[in-house]
Parts: sequence; structure tokens; C-alpha cells
Amino acid sequence: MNANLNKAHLASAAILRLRSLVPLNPEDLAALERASLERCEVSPRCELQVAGMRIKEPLLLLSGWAYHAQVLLDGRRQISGFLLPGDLIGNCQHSNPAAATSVIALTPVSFCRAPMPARDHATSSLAEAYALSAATDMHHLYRHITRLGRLSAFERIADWLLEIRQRLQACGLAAGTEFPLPLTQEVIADTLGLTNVHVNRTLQAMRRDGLVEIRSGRVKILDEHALESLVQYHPPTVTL
Amino acid sequence: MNANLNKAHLASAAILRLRSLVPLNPEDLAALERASLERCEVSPRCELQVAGMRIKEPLLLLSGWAYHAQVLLDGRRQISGFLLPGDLIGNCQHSNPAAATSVIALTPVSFCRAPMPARDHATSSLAEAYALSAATDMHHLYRHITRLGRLSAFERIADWLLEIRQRLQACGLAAGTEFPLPLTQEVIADTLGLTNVHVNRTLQAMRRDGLVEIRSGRVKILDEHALESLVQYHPPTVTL
DNA sequence: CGCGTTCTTGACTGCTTTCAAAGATGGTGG
DNA sequence: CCACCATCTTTGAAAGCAGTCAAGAACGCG
Repeated sequence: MNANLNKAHLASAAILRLRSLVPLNPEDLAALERASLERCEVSPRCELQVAGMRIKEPLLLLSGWAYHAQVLLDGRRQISGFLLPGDLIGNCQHSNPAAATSVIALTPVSFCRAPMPARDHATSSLAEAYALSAATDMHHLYRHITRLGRLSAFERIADWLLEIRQRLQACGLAAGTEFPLPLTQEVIADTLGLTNVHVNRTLQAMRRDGLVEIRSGRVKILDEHALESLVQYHPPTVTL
Repeated sequence: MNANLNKAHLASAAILRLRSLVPLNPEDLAALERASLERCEVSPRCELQVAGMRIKEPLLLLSGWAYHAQVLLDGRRQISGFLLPGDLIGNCQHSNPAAATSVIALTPVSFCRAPMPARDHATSSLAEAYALSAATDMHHLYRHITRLGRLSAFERIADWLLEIRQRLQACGLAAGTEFPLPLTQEVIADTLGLTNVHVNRTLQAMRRDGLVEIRSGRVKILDEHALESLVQYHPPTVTL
């Protein structure tokens, strides 16, 4: 009993994040709690999803960080996004296509099977949450493409830090302007299409400019406004 | 009647592409033919979807090229992908989230409403096709991220040309090694995170090397093998 | 305390951008 | 049919951002 309560507590970040997408009705909340009791715990470097393999069933990340990665023959690696508590792994509209990327645990990770929404989609808040999660994943992918294609190293890091912070806030893991960032500079480099050396130098520049504090896995945003002003998306212009 | 036959013919590329994803049963084929009769024709630069606006219903591209774009405040533009006949616009698992990108016609484009799959998803080949279309869209996005983050200009263009060619083949618009490419070098640049000047120089290098022929909107792949060998994704290594 | 990983620094190289201007191309109207 | 214009492509020279290579410092863990 005590163990179960503890486990439920560990799932709270994931549930918090899903609830930030859409209010969940009591049945769906209960289904989530139930599913989270049958969790898997894995260590860093464990491959939760293998690129090219068929996706069996969607998983729900309960705690820890993971990332999407593609690796080229010569060893170059691209990390295309991170998975945080409440994110879904292999959340495709059933069918079972081959996974485009590998999903790899970055920290100790716990996950469970994502509970299936009720047959009647209309009344399932869970189906809605999954759909919205997929939609926000798409937003992040598009934003990442713009980041890689059109932003300077400085801008990339700034924009990316803000995205990570916003996502951590959604699952209650960011306290104000401060949040954990359990990544090496090499991982950041492989995410942002840079080298670890250049990430290091750019981070130093950001520190010098008084924009952020970064040390040993923690980040503190000092000048939020300056960071945001570095990258702003154009308000859509109706042309039709 | 003749007009309808002609219209049906124009939809063939889109239908061909959808059938390449999954065999379509007769009812779904009929639904597609029917939907394609009520088409819209728009000119280049027309905005089919506006970033930030809510998506109403999915559309099906019947003919022409369009692209996903994000524009920054200072005018920098990132094209995150192209839409070809048979591609869906706003193909999210219902709900109506805000569009992450604008979708803009590049050539004269015709599209129609994407017919809704039958309620009973299990027997609907259309639902399967849409799901697979969404999955391949995801693949393309991930591949594009890797392209932008980790490939050189030369490799980016090579890899991207091969992707475009493969997609055009799926809708019957590529004849062997040759296919249309109705894009300016500036559009290619905004797609691949380069400048138009550098795209121009890199294309010249590819011509010099005897890899491709590119002129006035047409491409001919001369040395397919060499292009493919430039970029190869790592076969997944099972680590679990 | 020792070792491996990660971070930091320096010097040098080079891919890509920038800026500018000269050709080529294609469509339009006279 | 050709002149004209806008758009697109091509070219050159110079500057800069980011990469590469290498080595030393700091950190964290057992």
C-alpha cells in the first residue's frame, strides 16, 4: 500500500503534464494511476524504441529524460527531441509503422503502457490528451527544424532552453526560472547541430551576457526577456 | 461527364500515392473520386493553412506543390517540408489544434476535402492510409532534422533530392531518374538551411561531379549510387 | 585517492555567408 | 517579333561563424 502510494507519486509529473493538455475525467485519471503501477524502470542508455522496428503499443514516460536519435553510418548523431514525463513513446494512430528514430534513456527512466482510451472516443479525455500530445510533438519538431535551419548557435541554445523550460513547467519540474538539465554539452551539441566545443563557448558567452546560469545539470534563466527577444516567430499573415 | 473524367484523371496522382501506402477498398476509392470532384484550385503563394489558426478539417492535395513554412520576425524563412499530390494538410487525429506552420502553394494547386473514413475504423482502408501518411510525414520530419543538423550542404542536397524523387515516384510523377522540380534555388536554400548562393555553388559542384543534371525545373539523377552513398542511416543496434 | 568522463582553452582551418554586380531566363505588351 | 522588365542564376572577393585537433583542468564516482 505504501509502495503503491509512492509509485503514484512518481507518476504525478506525467499526469500533471497530460492534464495541462486537457482536463482528464476521473475514469481516465484512474486508468492512468492504474497503468502507472505496472511500470518499468530502465537505466541510462537503454533503448526504449529501436529505429526501424515496428511499434507495438504506445508507452507513457513517467519519470526521467529520454531522447529521439538517429545515427549515421560514420557515427554522426542527431538528437531530434527529448521526452519528458507525460510524453508518449510511439504515439501513432494505431497501425504499426516502423519507428523513425530510436528512443534512448538519458537518465534513469520509468515508463508504463499508455492506457487505451475508451472505445467511445467522443467522451474519452484520454484520446483527446493523446491527440494533443501528438500535436504538440509536431509543433516541437517544426520548431526544431526552424532552429536548426535558420538560427545561429547562440539563438539555437536560447530558443531551445526556453522550450525545455516550458515543457518542464508543464510537468511541474521547473521551479520558477530554475530547472534541471541533466545533459552533457555533447548531447546538447548533437541536439542543436553543433559541436561540443562550440556549445561550450556559446554557453560561456551567454553566461558573460548575464542571460543564464548553467552548472552541473541545473539551469537558471536570468534574463528571460532577452532570451525570448532573440527568437520570435512571425505572426501569420493571412493571404488567402 | 467529360469534365468529370478529366477531373478524375487529375486526381490520379493523389490516389496513386495513397494506394502506395495501403491497398484501398472500392468504397474508399469511390469516396476519394467523389471528393476530388469538388476541388479547389489556387494560385502560387496562396496560403492553404495559416500558422496559429485552428485546423478545421483535413484537406487532400490533388495536384501541384505546396510547402510548410515558418517565418521569423526578421524575415528569415524556414521551409520544413513539401506537400505533393496525395499528401494531407492538417491531418491530425481530430481535435482542432493550432497549425504549427503555414502551408503555402508553390505552383498552381488543386485540393479537396479529405473524405472522412467510415466510422468503423477497423474496416476502413482510408483510415489506415491517413495513419500511414501521418507516419511517413513524421519520418520525413525526423530525416529533415538530421539533414539540417548533421549533413554538409552537399550531403543535404543529395539526400533531399533522393527523398523528393522517391515521393514523386510514389505518385507517378517521376519517370525513371528524371523528375520535375519547380523550385527556385532560394526555395531550396530555405528548405535546407543554406543561402541561395551556396545552393547554386553546391549544385554546380554536383553537376561537375556528374551526379545530377538540373535545369529549368527538371532534375535527372545521373549517379544514383554515389548520391545514396553520401548519406546512410545507421542500422539500429539493439541495446535493450 | 585515482580514474574516467566532462568541461575548458587555444590555435588553426574551412565551410558557408555576405555583399555586390553581372548574366540568363521567361513572360508581357507594344 | 522584339524590346523590356522582373525574377532567377551565376560569379567574385572578403568576412565570419563554426569545426577540428589537441591538451590541460575540473568534476564526479567508486
